[in-house]
Amino acid sequence: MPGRRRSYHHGDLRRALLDATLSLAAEFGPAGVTLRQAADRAGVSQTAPYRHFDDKAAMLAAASEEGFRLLHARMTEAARPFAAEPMRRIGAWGRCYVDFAVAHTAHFRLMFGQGSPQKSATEALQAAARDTFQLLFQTVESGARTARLGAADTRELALKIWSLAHGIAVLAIDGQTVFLGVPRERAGGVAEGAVTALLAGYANP
Amino acid sequence: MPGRRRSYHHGDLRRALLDATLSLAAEFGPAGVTLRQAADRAGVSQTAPYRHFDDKAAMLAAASEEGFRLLHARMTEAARPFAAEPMRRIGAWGRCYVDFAVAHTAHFRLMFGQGSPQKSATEALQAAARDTFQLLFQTVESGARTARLGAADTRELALKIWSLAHGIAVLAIDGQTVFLGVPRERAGGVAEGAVTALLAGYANP
DNA sequence: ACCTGAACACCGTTCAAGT
DNA sequence: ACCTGAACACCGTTCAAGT
Repeated sequence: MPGRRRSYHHGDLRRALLDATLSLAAEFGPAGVTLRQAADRAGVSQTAPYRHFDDKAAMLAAASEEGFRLLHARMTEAARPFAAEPMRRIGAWGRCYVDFAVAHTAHFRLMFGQGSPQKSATEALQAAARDTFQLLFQTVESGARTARLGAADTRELALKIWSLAHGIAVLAIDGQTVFLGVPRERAGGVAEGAVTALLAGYANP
Repeated sequence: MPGRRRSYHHGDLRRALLDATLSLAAEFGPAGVTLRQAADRAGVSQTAPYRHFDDKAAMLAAASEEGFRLLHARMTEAARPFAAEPMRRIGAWGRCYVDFAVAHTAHFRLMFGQGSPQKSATEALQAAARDTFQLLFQTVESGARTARLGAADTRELALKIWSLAHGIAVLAIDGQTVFLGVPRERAGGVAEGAVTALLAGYANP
């Protein structure tokens, strides 16, 4: 009776390893993710992961990539209702970005917390990150055009908006906004307000 | 002839260990800092650091604390010329923050890159971080008062400004602003412009 | 006081071997 | 194809010992 017996093969070890990576990152931070412990949680030996990932860095990169694809999907959803209102669309995107960081902290940390020399960035990871940012860039560009914003350089404006949302996200998940009276759950709303204000600062009166 | 001979004691091992921590962080990122390698670079045995720090986390915390004190000093300097111009003072502070991150990347990474459970945060480290943020808060508060900004909550405005500068700093030192046409050296100027625009967005016309 | 050396449990990675 | 087990060099930390 095939399909019932405990197979010699795992089934979807790759998925199980990614799940273990995420849960370890959520518990101990990205630095606490261990190849051996991930394998242990997936119920295989220490060396089994090497069948699915070149090395530890590649496993972390795969989890990051997944995060970027998830964020990309969220951003697409969040922008849909505001196709005709560029300002609100960008504001909604800011809220979406921070909400994602708060809701998927492990993913978010893996995406951005790898330290400086992102030498081990997979091609696939780089592509996923690029896609995500390009979505923002397009949103800002079309928004700026429609709203006739006075910003000289659209790319620079996109960077500023990204930075604002990213900064709030980072500070929120580190709990550093709390003693300023802003709990995690409200961080997304703060981001929306801040992005809107920033855009207003560039809107010619 | 005391003072000339190679002493049994190191002299200032603590300082040497912090320097080694910084140089290792600059080379390999915060995750690449190793107690054993720091000791080796300081020319002592693997266990000598335990005379000066409780554990590895304490050594990293000491380096972080030093970073916060350095940033605090820079911010104080940067604000001085603009005592009478609150807007420009806050803008100068944003530039100063990002310039610090670019110039002292190792310090900056150690200050903010420790992952989520900052369980090992020393009292001294927490105090240094608090002091630094309070300087920002005071600057924003007095600036907002003088300029009669329309922001309802000054603390929230301070958070937004911090986030904006922090976001640009993080993205700049990760090299993620470059393909947007903003090299590291120009990131400080972009931050100043962005902070100014954000404030303008809150200024009632 | 300050530093050393051996020891322990852990880690990433490799390699020959098993099914 | 996919997984195991032993092995190697590295890590943080402890502890008895040296000056």
